[in-house]
Amino acid sequence: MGSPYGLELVENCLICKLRTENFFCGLPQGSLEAFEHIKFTAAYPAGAVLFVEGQAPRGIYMLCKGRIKLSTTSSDGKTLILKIVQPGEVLGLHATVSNTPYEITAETGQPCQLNFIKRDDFLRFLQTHGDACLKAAQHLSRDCQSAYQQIRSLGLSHSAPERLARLLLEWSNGESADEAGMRVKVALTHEEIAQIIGTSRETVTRTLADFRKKQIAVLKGSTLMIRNKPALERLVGA
Amino acid sequence: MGSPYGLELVENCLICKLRTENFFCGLPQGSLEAFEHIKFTAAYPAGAVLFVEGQAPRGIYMLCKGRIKLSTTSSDGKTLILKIVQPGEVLGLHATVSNTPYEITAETGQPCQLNFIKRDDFLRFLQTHGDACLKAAQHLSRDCQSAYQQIRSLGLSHSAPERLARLLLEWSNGESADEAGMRVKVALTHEEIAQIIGTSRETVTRTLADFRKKQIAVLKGSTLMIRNKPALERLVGA
DNA sequence: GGCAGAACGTGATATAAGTCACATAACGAT
DNA sequence: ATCGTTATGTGACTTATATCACGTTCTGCC
Repeated sequence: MGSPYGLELVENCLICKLRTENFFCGLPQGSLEAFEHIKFTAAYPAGAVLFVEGQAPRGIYMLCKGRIKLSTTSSDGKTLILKIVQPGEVLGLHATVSNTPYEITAETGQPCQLNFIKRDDFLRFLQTHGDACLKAAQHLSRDCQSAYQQIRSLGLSHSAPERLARLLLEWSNGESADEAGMRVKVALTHEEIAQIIGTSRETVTRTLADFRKKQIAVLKGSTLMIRNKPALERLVGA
Repeated sequence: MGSPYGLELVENCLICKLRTENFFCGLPQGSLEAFEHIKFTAAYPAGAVLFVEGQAPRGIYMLCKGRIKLSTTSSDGKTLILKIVQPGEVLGLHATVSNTPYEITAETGQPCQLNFIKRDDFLRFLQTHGDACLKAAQHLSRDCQSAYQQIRSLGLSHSAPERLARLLLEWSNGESADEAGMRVKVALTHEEIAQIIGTSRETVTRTLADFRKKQIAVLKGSTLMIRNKPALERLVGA
């Protein structure tokens, strides 16, 4: 077997090194074996579209490696990014569980390894494995939470700088700081940031320039340096 | 036993007439009996607060009768309404399942009958009753969906009239029309509508006045008359 | 190394809608 | 009926930010 798109595929979940407790596939032995039997492993290149909003759900995808962008688009072409999916997370869970069309679009941002499970197989799996079902519920509740967070950001904030500050803080969450500030890797363009906080690309550029001038935060290439976290916190009104 | 707050309490889920298939408690006999054993039934007056954002989850509430307003408030006092909960729905499910603080506030809008289940009891119940766990997952996925819908409304629409039109259409969804248009009952003030679509009270008043003038829709008291649905659909860009 | 295509930076302008400030209307209790 | 309270209606003003338009810089690719 080759290594498609520069990825070394891990075919067997039972011996997979990528897994951690937080992964959806972080299941006890018995359930994991059942999972292993119904899943299909595949690799995708950057820019691949896994599913599009409006499609009937075929099943769920579990992200082993890579990043995936979840978005939704209005009839006039404006796009809003809902979330950047990290390894260990599941895509298409709500659509599959409730058998309603995917309401979001999933697109790989870089080469990814994924496990796919067909809807029928997955539902049977949940029915027969209580621990997996509970895990699915936890997963869904995390999705809800991040959705609520975004609703708060979009609905309750008064300005674009406030929303941007909130996003930067969210990113910096859990990162360590040195004397110069905290460093976070972000591989997003201003355009994409704008689509996350629901504003225009120009506003993001201008606001970032403002943050830089005020020594609050600097986004250079794909590294974000947060120099003055308290200032950001004041901006979000915390 | 009396009838607190003008409600006739139904104590026994097994013979409850309020239940339907879609209710969370619409469970097969075996699971329903287990549910019956761990639940506490209670009545609340209008305006009661069941839980507040930030509190540690005590457990879940199932709404039997009445309406409950879910909202979140920013540090400067601005409020956003996430949803009006209908009978049969469960509150506090994400917080309970993932053991994170409630991120929203729940307040009764009228006298309500609720079932409460303690967190421990509920988790045990889910673990031992696969069908209930799946139902919980479906419930959570519905919550996600409505959250995504609200994100779309807040993030992708260009104007307040557009968001209001979207909300009116959502309300009118599934109602029947006569020659004068469709009639929908809504028990919300302009202020509350503003808090749903994330705008100011004045803007709602002005926009509704505009809709009235253009013969698109009229909100009089608690009855909404939709006179020109296609016009609303044009406004949301459908 | 040079070129195309993205991504970023920045000014000028228009406008939707927030905010303040009141007037009027509806409603509920005594 | 009368009052207090809450809801609705409307004008005037201000401002954040979307939008357009363009120049500049970066980045991958032949």
